[in-house]
Amino acid sequence: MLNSQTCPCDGNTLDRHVQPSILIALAKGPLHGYRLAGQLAELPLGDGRGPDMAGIYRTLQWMEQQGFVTATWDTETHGPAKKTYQITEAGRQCLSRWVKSLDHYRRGLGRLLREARKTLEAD
Amino acid sequence: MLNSQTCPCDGNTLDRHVQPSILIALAKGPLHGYRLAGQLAELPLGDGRGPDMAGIYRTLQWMEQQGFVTATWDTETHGPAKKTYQITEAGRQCLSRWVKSLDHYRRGLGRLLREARKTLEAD
DNA sequence: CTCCCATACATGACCTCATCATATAGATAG
DNA sequence: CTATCTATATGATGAGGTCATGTATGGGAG
Repeated sequence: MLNSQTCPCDGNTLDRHVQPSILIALAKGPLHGYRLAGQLAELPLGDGRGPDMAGIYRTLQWMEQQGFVTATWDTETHGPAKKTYQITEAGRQCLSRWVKSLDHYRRGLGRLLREARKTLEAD
Repeated sequence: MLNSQTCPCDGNTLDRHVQPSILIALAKGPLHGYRLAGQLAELPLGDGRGPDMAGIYRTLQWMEQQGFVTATWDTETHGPAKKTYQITEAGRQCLSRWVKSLDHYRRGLGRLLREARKTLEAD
């Protein structure tokens, strides 16, 4: 927001919520990072573009540390080595906390929007 | 997310959207920063606590630069000097763009949440 | 009278989340 | 041979936000 010509009101700085998105994708089945990126692009958030690879890989590493996912190297299948991630029980619990938090947040956003529309109409 | 014991899934890192909140508050009438902070605490987002003063003052300065608000010093009324902000037409337009962006974002969140609940229930 | 506290504005340091740029390397098509 | 897709990874940077601290006014308690 410091030097920007573009105002954040255009929505391009709104969070993509990489972490919960990854957890959702992994809750459906094991995946490696690159494929996961493809899945995330099709998820509702992120306007078809999906979060950056850098963020995905770093988040996966962090989630592995936290015990939310486990990783195994797949050198069998053709192509470069793939690191396949699988969600754990702790990961599922984390996801269900995310659902609570995001739902609460979304309700707040809804109330904020009603407030905004009300004040905008009153002119 | 680097060293944290607390997982962001608890929701304490979700944006408070300082900028649109300020615009909403100012759309109702002129205010100075300190009073504004009080208003923001009562707005839906921010779980009663409201955004930090530092963020508010800096955002106000930035919005003045952008022409979304105008400021006048009030040294008449008792107490320390107050900088009173008033929303401009450009500010109202910015707010209405925020409404569009946030609404879009909120819909995305809704779809994401449905997706998450579906995958969580399917176990 | 002095000290504390509420009011009021402001800035430096820092954290989190995300993206951009770049590096590596295996496999495959032209 | 080289361009491209697949696949993982890291350094630099930016945006948005909080914490800590510094300034100053003015009223009330002791």
